[in-house]
Amino acid sequence: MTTIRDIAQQAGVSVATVSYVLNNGPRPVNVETRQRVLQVMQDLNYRPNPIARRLSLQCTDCLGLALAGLTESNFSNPFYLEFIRGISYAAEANGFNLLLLTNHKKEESESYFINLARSHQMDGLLLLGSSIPDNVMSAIQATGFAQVLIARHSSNPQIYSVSQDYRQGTYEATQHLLKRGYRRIGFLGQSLQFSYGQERLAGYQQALAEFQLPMEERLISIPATSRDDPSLIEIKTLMSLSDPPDAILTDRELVVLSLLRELGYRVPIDISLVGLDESETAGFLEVPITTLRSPKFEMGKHAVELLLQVIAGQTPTSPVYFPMQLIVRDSSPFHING
Amino acid sequence: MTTIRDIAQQAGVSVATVSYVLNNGPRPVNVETRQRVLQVMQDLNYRPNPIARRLSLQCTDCLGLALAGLTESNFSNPFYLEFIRGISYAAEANGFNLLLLTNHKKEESESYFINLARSHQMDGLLLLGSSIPDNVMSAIQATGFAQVLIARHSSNPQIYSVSQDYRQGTYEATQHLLKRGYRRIGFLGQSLQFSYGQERLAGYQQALAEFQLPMEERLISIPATSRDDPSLIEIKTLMSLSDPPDAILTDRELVVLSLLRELGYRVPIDISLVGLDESETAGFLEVPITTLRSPKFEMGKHAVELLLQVIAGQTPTSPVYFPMQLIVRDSSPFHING
DNA sequence: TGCTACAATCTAACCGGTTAGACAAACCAA
DNA sequence: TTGGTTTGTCTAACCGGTTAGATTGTAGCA
Repeated sequence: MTTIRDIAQQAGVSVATVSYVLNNGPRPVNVETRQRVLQVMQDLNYRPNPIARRLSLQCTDCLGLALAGLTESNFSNPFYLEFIRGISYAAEANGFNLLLLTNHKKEESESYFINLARSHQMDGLLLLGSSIPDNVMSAIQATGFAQVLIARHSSNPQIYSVSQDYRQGTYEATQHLLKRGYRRIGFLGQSLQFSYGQERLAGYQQALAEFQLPMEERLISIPATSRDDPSLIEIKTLMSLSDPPDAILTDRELVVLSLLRELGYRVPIDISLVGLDESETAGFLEVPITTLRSPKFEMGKHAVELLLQVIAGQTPTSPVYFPMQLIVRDSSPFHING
Repeated sequence: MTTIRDIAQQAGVSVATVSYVLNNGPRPVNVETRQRVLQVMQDLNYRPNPIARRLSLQCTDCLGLALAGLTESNFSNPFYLEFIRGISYAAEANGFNLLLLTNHKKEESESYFINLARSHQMDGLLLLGSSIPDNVMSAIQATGFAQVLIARHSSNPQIYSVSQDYRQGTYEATQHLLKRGYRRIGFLGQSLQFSYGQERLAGYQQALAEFQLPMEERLISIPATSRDDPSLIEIKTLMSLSDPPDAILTDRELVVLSLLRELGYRVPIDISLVGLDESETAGFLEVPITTLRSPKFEMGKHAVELLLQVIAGQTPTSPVYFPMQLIVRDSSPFHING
């Protein structure tokens, strides 16, 4: 391996000079000397060793991207891919490497992230995926390690986070249905354990309130803990009410669509459907689904920029909300009686 | 930061002894001494610095995961996510970190990977995504750097690769249609530039040959270069033949399905459809699509294990083919006249 | 001419680990 | 008792960069 000392010897200078050439500073180097050193570097096909550099500078040029609660179902969710694309884009643009952190062994998850933060391997941590417990994040925060939570907010307001505006989005989705004449809107939500569950419910409620409608518990189906997919029973219960919903809001549009079909309900003839998180295929379906879209690429980018600010010792504003956009398609036409 | 020297001082031993305790060797340490050292480590909340370790050992414990040709369309393809999951699983299991390498600036792609290989940042490279030119891989190979190509094979047989058996899969998909009575099977393929394009066509041809059927050029639509999505015109051309296909094979099942619908063809009433690469939603559709499935998680795992063998200086067998499985669903019923 | 200021460069320590070689003490066999 | 082996530990060099402080040479100015 060619080292800085080889270069120094070949060029007849000291290692310090070579280093100054490499970094364009912090001391000036004579133009001729610089040329000679550069020439030798090229001749010997020299590549500086980033590991040595990191040890010396005590910085890693690395950001950790943690995908927590990595199960088959939620990792394969293409939901995350656009975030990752934005994150990797911004990391690259800022000269940072991205360390993909996964934790397939669930048992260790408590200490896993705290150990990571202490492991001197990266300058900051991006937390993507919702299942990281708030107390773990608070523990990391307490060590002074830079971290940014993506796609949801923490109950601890000190924790930096970038998320889509679930409340505003769900509000607009609900409003859209109300404006189109729907009055019994079923809500298949996530547990209230995490922020997005609460925010969505709040948006739903806000829109109903504007139309002077009460929240009907029977129309709301929310699991106690984090859910996998809505079940057939859940839908069946909802649809067999004496006055069943005329439209459904759900963040699992594809699953709910297929369950409704299984039960013999046609969308949008028998019931309308609005998604709360656009899946890649929502527009390709036989009945393209009206759904919310969030700027995931931009959010990933922004999260990296936020993290870099935190690493630099600044205190940027947080939490950050990105507005969601309602894409109106065929699954939510004007209500027949509307 | 607590270092090994702090520990040594506190415990009243030398740094060497501390290091031996850390690594359980290579020299024996007295039981009492070990206890004392461990106690001090715990008291001072010591974490060894992996960067220093790497510099000293000249190894990185890092694998690079390169997602090449990173465009919006192909990165968001959930196709890759299961691979990544398998890769990260195996990397974690073997104690390796995963560096996510992306190259958003296309201009640099030529030299980008070669520079990576020389950058001393990782012990090996996993190449996921098809657009890495063969000559770039050969150049990396020439430097002796360990690399494994995933999801396709290279024209250079020396390059290690793990891929699904596109030929066998397409053969079985075609055979399935033939057995069900279809005789005019349209083939919407990829360019022959990369191995999977050729392998799929070979499988298609093999199945036709077994049924004594010729390859009809008019039924085959293959772009000259790597394609985005099949176009409306392509489908229109195919369907307006004097004797149009009664079934279509395609690796872009969702797009083709929606294009067919747009043109007024009902699947499977007017035409049958078989996918060559399962998309996540193939089973959720109104008419669930018969499609090929590949064990992506397993393939990702295997690719890591292969790479680790290469890094260890072994010469494992390659290329590796994983069989594809045909999932028969509703889009390819028995042919009416079959 | 003498003094200061600055540019250019070098020497050597440092980052935090690993480990070969030296050394002392304990143990064992002859 | 002697010589050889084993065990446990220490010293110091090393990995490949960065950089503070010392040193030298030269230009600028009174």
